[in-house]
Order: sequence, then C-alpha cells, then structure tokens
Amino acid sequence: MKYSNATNYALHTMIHLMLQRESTVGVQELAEMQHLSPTYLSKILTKLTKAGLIESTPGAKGGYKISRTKDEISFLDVIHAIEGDTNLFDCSIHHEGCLIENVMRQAEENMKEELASKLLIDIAKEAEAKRETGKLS
Amino acid sequence: MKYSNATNYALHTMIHLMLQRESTVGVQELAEMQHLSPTYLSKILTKLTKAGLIESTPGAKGGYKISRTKDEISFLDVIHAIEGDTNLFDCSIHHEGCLIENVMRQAEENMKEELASKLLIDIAKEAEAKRETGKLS
DNA sequence: GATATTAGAGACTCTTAATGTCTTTAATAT
DNA sequence: ATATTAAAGACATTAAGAGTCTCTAATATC
Ligand code: SF4
Ligand code: SF4
Repeated sequence: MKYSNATNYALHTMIHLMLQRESTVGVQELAEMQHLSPTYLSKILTKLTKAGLIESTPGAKGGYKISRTKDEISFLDVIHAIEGDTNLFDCSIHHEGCLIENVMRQAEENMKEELASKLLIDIAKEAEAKRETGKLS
Repeated sequence: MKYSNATNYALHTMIHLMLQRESTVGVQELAEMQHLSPTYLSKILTKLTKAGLIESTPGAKGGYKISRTKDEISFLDVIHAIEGDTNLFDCSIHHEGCLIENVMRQAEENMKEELASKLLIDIAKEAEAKRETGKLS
C-alpha cells in the first residue's frame, strides 16, 4: 500500500522538464540527476510519453520535453500515467451498490481531487523561487 | 498501489461483529462466511485485537467480539490496524520542507479524513436495514 | 549515404511484500 | 482431564516492483 518508486521518479522528472521547457533533455541527464540507470528510467519516460504528458524525439539531439498540447499537468495526471487507473480498494466481487466500496471510493475521490488541483508548473516555479534546484525543498 | 485483501477481509469481519455485538464469534464462522482458511483469517484478527478494535477470549466458547472500550470505530481505524501507519508517498530522502511531499501528504490527509468520518456502526446498520446481510449491498 | 546518437521494445533476473498453509503452544470452559 | 479456541511461528507460494541487458528504429550531422 504505497506509491511505487516509479511515481516518485516520474514526478521529479516532470518538474525538471517543466523548468527546461524550451530544450529537449536526454534520458542520460535525467537519469544521472536521480542516480538511476538510464534504461530503467527510460521505461518510465515511455509511459509518460504514451500518456501524452511529454514528447520524445529519437536520434541525435533528441530527448524529451513537456508536451506542447498539454500545458496544465497535474500531479494526478502523472500518477495516473505511472500507476494506471486502478482503484485503491477493488473488491473483485462488486455487489450492486456495495456500501463498503461507496465509502472507499469517496475517500479516494477526495484524495484525487486534491491531486488534480495541484499543477506541476506551480510546484516547479515555487521550487525555482527557492533556488535550491534539484532538491525541490 | 492497492489496499491489501486483508483490509477487505478485516472490514467485512468488523461489520459482521458489529451486528453480533452481544455474543462472541469464532474464527471458524468468520472464515466460512468469507470463504477463507481459518488460520489465515486468524492472523488478521490478531492484528485487530492488538489494535484494540476487538477482544478475543481463547478456550471453549471463546471467540471474538467488538471491543467494549472502543465503540466508535471508523474505517480508518481498521485500515490502520491492518496496513500499518505508512504513508502512501514515502520518499526515503526527506529533504526539509519538500514540496512534492507536501502535496502528496495533503492529498492523503484528505482521504484519511473521509475514512475517519465513516463509522463502521453506521454502515453496519445501513446494511442491516437493507436486510441483505452478508452482501452489504 | 554512412555514422553517431538517442528513444523504444522485449526478454530476463532479482528483490520484496502479500498471501496462504501447517504445526505447536497457551488459555479457558465444561 | 478434556475439548475447544486463539496465538505464534516456521514455512511455501504467488504477484508485483525494481532493475539490467540487448536489440531495433528513428533522426541529425557530416
Ligand atoms: S459487499 Fe462490497 S466489499 Fe463486500 S464482497 Fe460485496 S462488493 Fe465486495
Ligand atoms: S525533493 Fe522531496 S521527493 Fe524529491 S528527493 Fe527530496 S524529499 Fe524526496
């Protein structure tokens, strides 16, 4: 019952890309920044690409950058791209109008609302303002 | 990123015990009701006991019943007893005043507030009213 | 067009946590 | 004493996450 490390890496990567919006950044640089192997991070980046949150260009001088079409990206968008759209509580039986599910779903919904209201760009700018780039603290 | 099955079993068990408040119920009956092995459910019940949510009496005519001292038990209480008190998002680094953690913690807090506000007894009574005991639907 | 560079895909291994079983021990009522 | 029941612990199984390695495809540059 914990968000995967991949989600953490994805969030850091996205915020970094937010602050580099003009230029493309290679997986090499992104991996070094987080002390990860490039091939592993590559899988995470591919998920983000498929979700339309970032754009990738292969070949020399290629790399990743924030999606042109999707400028307002929330925390929930990133989490959803990595974790998929499964529910926290997912009883396999699904009795019609289950009271337990109702409670759990509502609770999860409250969390998601909060995550959807927080935009990466705001956090990125706040972090930049603090001028301790890389630590986001 | 999902609540464990054990949490599901625990919730069902607790609601069942809520509706049997007078008498003690053995693990045998509780296990059959959910089609589980008694030994496995036993572990879950032990967790609930240690958390003070239910009381156990060994020996003949023994079994489990809702705690006398803790009458207002919330969904969060049960989840906490089973899943422990770990955070959904738990970066191992913990930079001081981390902005990402702030967002994630707040979101999780919103969920927990909802779960803490829902009492088992209310759901149990509602289920009983619907008269489809066992299905809670 | 050849070459260097970079993303993407897939097979594979390793680690960890959840799930579940079996056996033994301790407590209690009758 | 005996039957009954919870508790504890060792153990096996399964599933998911984390991570590596290799090969392929696309692109810029020369
Ligand atoms: S009542 Fe709800 S949680 Fe319980 S088994 Fe039916 S669907 Fe699942
Ligand atoms: S900035 Fe926050 S999330 Fe990122 S490494 Fe530091 S503590 Fe962890």
